[in-house]
Amino acid sequence: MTEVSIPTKEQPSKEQIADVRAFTRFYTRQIGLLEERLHKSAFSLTEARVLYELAHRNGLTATDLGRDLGLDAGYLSRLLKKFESRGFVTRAPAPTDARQSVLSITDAGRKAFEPLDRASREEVAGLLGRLSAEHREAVVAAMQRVQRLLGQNREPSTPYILRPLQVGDIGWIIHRQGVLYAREYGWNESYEALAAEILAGFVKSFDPEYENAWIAEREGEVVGSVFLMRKSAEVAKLRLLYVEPSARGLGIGRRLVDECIGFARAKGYKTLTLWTNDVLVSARRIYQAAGFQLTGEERHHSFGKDLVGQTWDLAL
Amino acid sequence: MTEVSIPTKEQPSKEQIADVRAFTRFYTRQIGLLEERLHKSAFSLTEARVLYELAHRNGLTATDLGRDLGLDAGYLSRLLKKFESRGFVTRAPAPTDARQSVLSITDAGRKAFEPLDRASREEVAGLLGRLSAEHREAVVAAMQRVQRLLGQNREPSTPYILRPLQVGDIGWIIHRQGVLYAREYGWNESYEALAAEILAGFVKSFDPEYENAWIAEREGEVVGSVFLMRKSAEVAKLRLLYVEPSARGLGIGRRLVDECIGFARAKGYKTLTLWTNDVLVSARRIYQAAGFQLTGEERHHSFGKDLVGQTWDLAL
DNA sequence: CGCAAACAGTTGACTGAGTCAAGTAATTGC
DNA sequence: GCAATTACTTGACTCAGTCAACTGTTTGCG
Repeated sequence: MTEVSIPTKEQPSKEQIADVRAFTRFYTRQIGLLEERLHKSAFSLTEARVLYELAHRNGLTATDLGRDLGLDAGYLSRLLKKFESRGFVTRAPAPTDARQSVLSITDAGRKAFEPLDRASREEVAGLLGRLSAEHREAVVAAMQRVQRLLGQNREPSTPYILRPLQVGDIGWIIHRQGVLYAREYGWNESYEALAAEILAGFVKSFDPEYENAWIAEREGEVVGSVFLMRKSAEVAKLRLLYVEPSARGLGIGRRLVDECIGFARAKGYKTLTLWTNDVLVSARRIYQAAGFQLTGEERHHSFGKDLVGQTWDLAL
Repeated sequence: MTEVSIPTKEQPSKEQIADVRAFTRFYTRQIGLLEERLHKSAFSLTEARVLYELAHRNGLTATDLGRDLGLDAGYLSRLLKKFESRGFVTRAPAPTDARQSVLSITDAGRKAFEPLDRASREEVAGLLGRLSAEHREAVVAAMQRVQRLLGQNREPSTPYILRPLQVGDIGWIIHRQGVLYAREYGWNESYEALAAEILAGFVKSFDPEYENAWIAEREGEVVGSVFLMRKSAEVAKLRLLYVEPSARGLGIGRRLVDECIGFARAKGYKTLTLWTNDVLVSARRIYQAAGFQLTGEERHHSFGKDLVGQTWDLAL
């Protein structure tokens, strides 16, 4: 939550680089500690890594292994030969390419790997066991975050899911909108307060028959949301549409608006209305594309800025 | 934000262990990639680590280095001898223990290390440079989180600081309280809505002359908060006291209440009042210790539970 | 098609990072 | 005051990992 003094758009800051290096040093040591016990076993660290991959993935070739683990081809070749001679691994000619063989681990290989695998699990369990349940959860979540952000598998298999509101969501959305609009448009804390007021009212008077909320979640994180509220029997209001900057470009905003429109139609509303500000350009594009018409504009001073408020309506 | 299906209080779950191991494998590879270029330099990885430590810390002995980097004493001894013969390092007899020497890096050592250091920085800059500014910030924050939680330096130098309200705080506090009380006491989303309503009102009608908020922050994270609101010229109300489970036991709750009391006295209030529920045991202890008296109790059904509300007053 | 370039994997020849055990001198603990 | 421990050194070794040269196969392109 610390705000960087000089927001660097393009280049990583010195502090960020230093922090990452500090983490790398730290984790290098951590890995060293975790492996200390293991390298007394029958397998070297690299052998263990290779066995692990073979045990957990199918249809691997030597090239795959070398690429994914960063190993020298020659070294790997010998290593596999040793495994084959001990009966831990078998090679089958690859159907498509006669140069390659498909590797698979044998039962004997799994059996030989098991103690090592268990030792590794115990080692990690010991590390985590020292922490409270709270901290343990937090560590795992943070690791996943690092891995996901740094990982090359940039596109998750499911780009996002929509789900109903849960406890914790409205606070999170208030927080993120507050921070985001402060950063992007310089709005002050009164916007955050407005979001809090709207959402408090939404939950308090929530009518599941005529109202709804959609939360976009991506890999366990909230990345967008929208709320549909009943204004009258004929008019529904779309409120607080937002998409995380990191999740933009996936069509989440459009999808959220479409869900609102579909729900409003199904519930028999005649009009879907919304209020926004002209500075929110990307949101406006979504509204326009969805068929909303601008029906009113007015200048106002809110959130510490001079703004132009806009009302958009969609006939359902 | 994913809720664990079966909350394990004592032992790390299989999933957590698997996740940590996955991360370790991932980062092992990552470190390998970062070092690929470096090991073409004049120094081995271990030599670089030793030089790094020497360049950034003072008064190190060989034992310190061996312990912190996990190196064999014999290997380290030879390594230092080599550095000494090249004029990168000097040894001075340790004042307290004639067996030890205090190591220090020379200017020549720094100079020899510099290209390596720069290459490492560039490598990391390259890694981070592929990310958007958003993602970059998130990665660094998550790494720091892992390091802090896993690091042995359990106690930060400043256990916590108090600061005024910032944009983003109220949403964050609503979120955390919602999640926390749902988890600990099974309260439903209406508590979160109540918190949102209270805080929206606080910000909207905030009178800095007679009202205040204190946020407890620890290593850049919000770990507690309290709000003081004006009820009348003579009565102030303390609201929404909370401390993160991970930061309990540091006296943060007590400190927040004390700040409220001091502020209320300074502003000439005659009474400080608050409303709580009897299930919030640790909060009650703080109020009692601070001299609050229980002045009323009533049963109510709120937040999906049968509760006993309590009013506590303190004469100022 | 045909041929050069690239690729998958193998093998030989190294090297140097890291280990292990035994030893010295100083310090600590009882 | 003496045994146990600690800080460091040294000798002897090994094995993980590198590099380059080679075989057979596939790909790309005129």
